[in-house]
Amino acid sequence: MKRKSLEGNACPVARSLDVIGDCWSLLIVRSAITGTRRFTQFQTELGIAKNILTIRLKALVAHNILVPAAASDGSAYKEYVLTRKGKDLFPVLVALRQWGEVHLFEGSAPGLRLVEKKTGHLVPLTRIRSSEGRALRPEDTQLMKIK
Amino acid sequence: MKRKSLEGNACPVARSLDVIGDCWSLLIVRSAITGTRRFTQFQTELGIAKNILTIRLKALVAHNILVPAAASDGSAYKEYVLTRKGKDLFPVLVALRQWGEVHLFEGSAPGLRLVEKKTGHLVPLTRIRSSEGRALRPEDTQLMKIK
DNA sequence: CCGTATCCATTCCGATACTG
DNA sequence: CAGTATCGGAATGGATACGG
Repeated sequence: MKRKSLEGNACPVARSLDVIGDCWSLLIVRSAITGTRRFTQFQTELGIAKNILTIRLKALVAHNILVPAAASDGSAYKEYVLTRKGKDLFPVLVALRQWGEVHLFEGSAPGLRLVEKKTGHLVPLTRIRSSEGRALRPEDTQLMKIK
Repeated sequence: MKRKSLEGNACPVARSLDVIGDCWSLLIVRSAITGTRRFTQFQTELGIAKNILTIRLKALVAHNILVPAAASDGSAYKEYVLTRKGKDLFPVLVALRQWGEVHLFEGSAPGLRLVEKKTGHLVPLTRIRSSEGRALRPEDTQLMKIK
């Protein structure tokens, strides 16, 4: 039977996962955020098969996360650049990165760290914080019905 | 051919996606964060098939994101409670929720909003901010090699 | 260099029926 | 209530060959 679409789901989390909930989409966005723009660049960086990459890129373009553009160096090929919607996925990637660094590296440290350009902080990672500056935790929030 | 495992990948984002990069895992964690603990509760809330739920719960337990515990009400059944590792996925869910609310609801507003318990802020959503209090954006950061 | 087209294996997911 | 067992369909992903 057909896989259930979460597109019309009331939960924003479900809808998001419906769009970028597969293995490759977020990794492609991550590469794009760090400057990758060309097909082969994505392909070699991620080690993804070309046909899969084609499909994923098309889906991301269809969802308006990437936009095809003329090559900046004058060559005849396309480039893929992030839209605002695509850039807005950045916090998701930061959150995933943090979680992975804290919980998925037993002993072996990751080779890259994300630092704030402005401050250049040497802290392991820019931390996601609530408006008070404390780390955001489940206990800080509650789910309220609005009307 | 076998799906490529990202388990040993150097990128924390890739490793995270390898663990919780499927459709259901994060939705189960989201339910768990809002208080769901029982098998059938998960099943009816999410509309997931029981066999799939079984598989996903087992995987989450294997990854130490959930832990089986004796039922709190004295009944003979198990409950699934979040570990610290599981709770730490909260920022990921908040980020996904925010992105979904901003970009995936054309006209139709979501029925729930997340507010800070302490302040009870009526703002649309607790926003993810960098340490300066501004919304975190790609331009605020850079990737640095450490050694 | 940038894809597209096939082919194939694996995995995922849903429905249903069944057990204690 | 909490699963397990089985089935089939669909989607995913990889390898490779091919064309602009």
